[in-house]
Amino acid sequence: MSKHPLLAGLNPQQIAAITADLGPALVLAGPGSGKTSVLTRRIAWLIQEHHVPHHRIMAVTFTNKAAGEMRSRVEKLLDSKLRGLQIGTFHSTCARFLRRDAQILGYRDNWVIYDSDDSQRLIKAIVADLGFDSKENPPRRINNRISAAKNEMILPEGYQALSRFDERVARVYAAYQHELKISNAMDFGDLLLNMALLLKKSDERRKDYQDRFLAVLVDEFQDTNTVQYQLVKLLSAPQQFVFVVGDEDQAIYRFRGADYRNLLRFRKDYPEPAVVLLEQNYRSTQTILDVASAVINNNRSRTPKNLHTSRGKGEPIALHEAADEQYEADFVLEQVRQLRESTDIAYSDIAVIYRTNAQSRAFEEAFIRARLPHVLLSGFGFYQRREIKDLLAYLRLIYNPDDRVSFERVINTPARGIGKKSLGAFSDWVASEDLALSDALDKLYFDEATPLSTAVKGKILPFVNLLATWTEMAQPGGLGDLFQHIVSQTRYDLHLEKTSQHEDEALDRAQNLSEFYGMLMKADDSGQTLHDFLDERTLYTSADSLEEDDDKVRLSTFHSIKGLEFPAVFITGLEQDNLPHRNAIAEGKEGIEEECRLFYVGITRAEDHLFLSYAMQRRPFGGSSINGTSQFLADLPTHLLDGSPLTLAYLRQARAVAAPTHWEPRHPIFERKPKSIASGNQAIRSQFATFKAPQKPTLRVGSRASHKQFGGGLVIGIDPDGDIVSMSFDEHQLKKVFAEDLTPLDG
DNA sequence: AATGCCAGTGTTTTT
DNA sequence: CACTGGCATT
Repeated sequence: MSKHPLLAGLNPQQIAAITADLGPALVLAGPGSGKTSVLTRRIAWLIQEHHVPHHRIMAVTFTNKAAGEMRSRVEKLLDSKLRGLQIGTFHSTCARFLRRDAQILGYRDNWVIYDSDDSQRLIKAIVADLGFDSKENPPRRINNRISAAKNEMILPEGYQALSRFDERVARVYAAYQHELKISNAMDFGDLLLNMALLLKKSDERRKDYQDRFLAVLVDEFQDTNTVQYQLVKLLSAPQQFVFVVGDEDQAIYRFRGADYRNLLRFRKDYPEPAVVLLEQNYRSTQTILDVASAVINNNRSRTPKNLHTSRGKGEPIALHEAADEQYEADFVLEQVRQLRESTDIAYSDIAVIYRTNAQSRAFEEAFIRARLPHVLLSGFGFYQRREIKDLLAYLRLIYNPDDRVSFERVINTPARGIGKKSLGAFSDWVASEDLALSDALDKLYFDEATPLSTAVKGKILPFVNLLATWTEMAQPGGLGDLFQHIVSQTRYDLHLEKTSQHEDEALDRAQNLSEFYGMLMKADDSGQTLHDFLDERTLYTSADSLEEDDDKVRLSTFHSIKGLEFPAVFITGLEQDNLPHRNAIAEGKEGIEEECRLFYVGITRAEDHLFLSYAMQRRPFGGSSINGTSQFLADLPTHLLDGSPLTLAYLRQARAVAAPTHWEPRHPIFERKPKSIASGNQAIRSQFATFKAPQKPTLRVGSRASHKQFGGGLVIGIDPDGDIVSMSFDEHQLKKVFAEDLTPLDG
């Protein structure tokens, strides 16, 4: 059967995965093990061999870019266009489904998506409306709580408040959802949550989706959170032809509620899944792999793996100590030059990876000075700029006149003499009658009786009239024109000049606007409507649209580099408190283990050349800080490193001195028997048959229990199986945890 | 209502 | 250092 063209050149494990029977399948794929090939060929296999129509397949990837790539690879394999094949991120997929079905949940068709900035603004306004002090109740923190709750599928009604702060969060959460609904808007969390609610609420719709999608495939399964896991479960029932790929060692989205133990839950929730382990690495040299293994082996919460490569030893890993971040940038610059001279590596073959977005600055400045082409894969994008957000708010308000956040953003930008007082009077009236914004504006427009003073009316009415004319002229293909009208009728150009500090700044911002205009024209050319444009800009990041052949060095965080590979990789900022980040250290072992995985993800991006660097001194704001080297450096085998003798001697010593890490061993996902991997699906399946179900303690809702890591808390919910328990912790957020990690407390 | 100045504060990571 | 928010002035 290995003669089948779809299986050509693949190893037995990969073939086992691709040809697994229809039914649940779990692929544990180490880095560089060809999992993208497996996923694309699995889709092609389903279509060709199992005759699953392509429009009845749904695949979920981590970025929109990966989705696009996957689609084109499958199309190439089958040599046909597959328009109905549903591939996208969880968010874009849900957005797409909800575009059709959101009315069932009470939204009007022109609902919009709020990004995190929009959510934060709304929360801030609500905190003020409720009379809470914004210092004691930072909107950002509340926002985090609310999105954590949404990830755990906890609705405002179910939000258990045990502390005073939580009580306020609960009230803000309820008001926030109300405002979102009235504004006809969903935030990122709502996209997932609403989709799950829809599937639970409407038997008819659930059946529709379940009937349509015979097969569901999920990439990066270790980074799914509760609501995503539930979505997969709901969509893949009842036939359960669900194929998931993941690697617990690459789980890096804990902060978003992701739990790599979903890999474990999968094994319990789906009957007898096929299990395949991909350990053969096709990407990196043995040296790079050895370093990666040395790093990740320090994590206890994992299944040991035996990554191996048929590639040669390769060159040693370069380790560089820089005096500060500028010298570090210079080091990277110099090495890039040398690589370009001595190898045929292109700029786009090189990645520079760092922990925090702020670190990109030193590199950007150095690259600009040296005129080296480079591009940022992550960071504060174009759309975050004030002038762009302003214009977007105008467009969004035209599309959805109920959008409170956009309205409040532009009602007095440029200044129209509508300050706190006037807006306050208006908002109070709207709130007191619980009006939708568009209804309130209509009442003004048609001069109906309102309790507003003539002064306030007189100020707002001209804006309402403008809005009405724009709404009338908004039509397909007219986005560019619309933009021009808005700018000229609001005199936004004058506003830019007035609010800029220097001429340079005004010029810069004007340039941004014309760039934005260009994008709208482009949208017009490709036939996009206002809603296409708005959806796309919220759900797509700049990295998604980056062309493969754009010959520029990639600058990126560890998170955004995931899934990619490069002949040459620089991992920078290897200082304690940076990697691991200080906040992660404060979270304890789980936090540090996740940082370790970040490092691992970074290392395993490299094919041939790997450079590690740290800076003795870094200047976060005005001051300066002296940092120690990252604790992870002590895990590196020094004989694989190439660095100054002094540095290496220091590391050797650090390694000898380092206290053995007695981290609590958690249950590995599968107990491995110490024999070598047999080939073929059946053999592997039996190999993992030793999996033991952990013991469940007896818990009941309302009782108290103590968690290994999070401490004491109140049991607020238990899954039907009794495996998963919702806990409201005294010292932590609401979380869902595994029952076996809890000890019941009496009283 | 708009502007301007000062103090304080903060930075993980992303859809 | 930058950016925000609060406060005083115009």
